[in-house]
Amino acid sequence: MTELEQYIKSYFGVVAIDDLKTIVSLFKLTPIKKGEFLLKSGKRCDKLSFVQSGLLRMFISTDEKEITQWISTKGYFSTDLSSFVFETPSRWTIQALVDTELYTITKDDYKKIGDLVPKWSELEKLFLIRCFIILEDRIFSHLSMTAEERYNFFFKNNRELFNQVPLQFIASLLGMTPETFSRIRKKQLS
Amino acid sequence: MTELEQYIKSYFGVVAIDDLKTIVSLFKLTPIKKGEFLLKSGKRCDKLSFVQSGLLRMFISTDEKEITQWISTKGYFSTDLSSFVFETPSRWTIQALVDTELYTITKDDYKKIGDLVPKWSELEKLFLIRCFIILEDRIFSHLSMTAEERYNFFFKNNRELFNQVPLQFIASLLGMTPETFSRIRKKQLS
DNA sequence: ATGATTTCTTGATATTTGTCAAGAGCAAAA
DNA sequence: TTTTGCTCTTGACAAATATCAAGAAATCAT
Repeated sequence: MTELEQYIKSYFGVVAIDDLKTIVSLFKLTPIKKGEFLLKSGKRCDKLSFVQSGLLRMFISTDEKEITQWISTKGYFSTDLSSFVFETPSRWTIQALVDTELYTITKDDYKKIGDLVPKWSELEKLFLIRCFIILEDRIFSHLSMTAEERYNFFFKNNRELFNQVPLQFIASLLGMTPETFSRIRKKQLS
Repeated sequence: MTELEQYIKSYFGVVAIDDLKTIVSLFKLTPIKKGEFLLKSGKRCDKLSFVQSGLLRMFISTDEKEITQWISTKGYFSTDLSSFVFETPSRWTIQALVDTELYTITKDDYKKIGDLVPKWSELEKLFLIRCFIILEDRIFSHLSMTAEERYNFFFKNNRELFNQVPLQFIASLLGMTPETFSRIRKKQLS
């Protein structure tokens, strides 16, 4: 059983085998190499990907700086939601940080799921709410915490990422420079 | 036609009159006075409200500080989504900043809409995506902007709030102290 | 209208974080 | 293996923001 199947099962509880097979059959296993781009900003994002294994980084890059907005790990979806849904140019760039395996669905196939699986909208809604809550927490962390507090919280809950993701990207994700990040780390290790 | 009807119409485009009436009939007009609490943290949030007129502030208050997480203006919904959906204790407190009129629906009635209006899940999804994008933007603003830049952007896009909302709440919403907020304002006016 | 309370502004100072620069360490390419 | 390029750390200094305090202004309660 794949991560995708487990993910869907975890939301539906006991899920009809047929429905599960139907949903999963519309996702295609897609390997991408470290450094490869899943999406470039300005392009239409016409697919939704689920990380079976590996890491994806979602970021914006301008002349002066690069901002890491999100890092998708195993078990997370990755897309530019606004572009995917409203068919606008994508704002984000998505790149693999390591060799990565995705389950990817096109927008056309995505639209079919609702017709094939009656409970699909329920899964969709729960998925969006889950994302919403994560984002809400992140905003709250910026409103209420110092950089060091955010580091501590993130380290406590994502320890394994520190060996897998370049530290500068974690720093950016938490809203600080790599220098500040290093200083905080040094403080914590002493 | 109420704000709620206009809101729903703006998502469905041309909407079946019957469907619109059905949805709207499940929302009850609810006035609340300035200072009144719509929701207290720790309680179950069992309703979803739409702001017909007025202002609601969503915040967390602890011994040391109070963090304003969101301010719902006319045309926005207000709820603790996690509590509403998963029936957990609410994290946020929601209070009226001025006399406010809401269209409020209970969770039980909310569940009925999907059975009565076939396209409801589509509206629901678009609503969630709209919120998602707003949240994404807010996170990005914290990762990539200074407090002053956030102030400028917010002022440009929400000018009318500056006469309606206590400035300390806007400061908190943007992630800065009232002192910093005042200093930035002074700078902008000269 | 008056008094009490709260909000907002401002100054002084402290703290946090960013910028710039350079060196050490690590990873990738040849 | 060596060379090149990139990442991370560290120091010095600058800038942004928070904290503390007090006064002015605005709002609320009577």
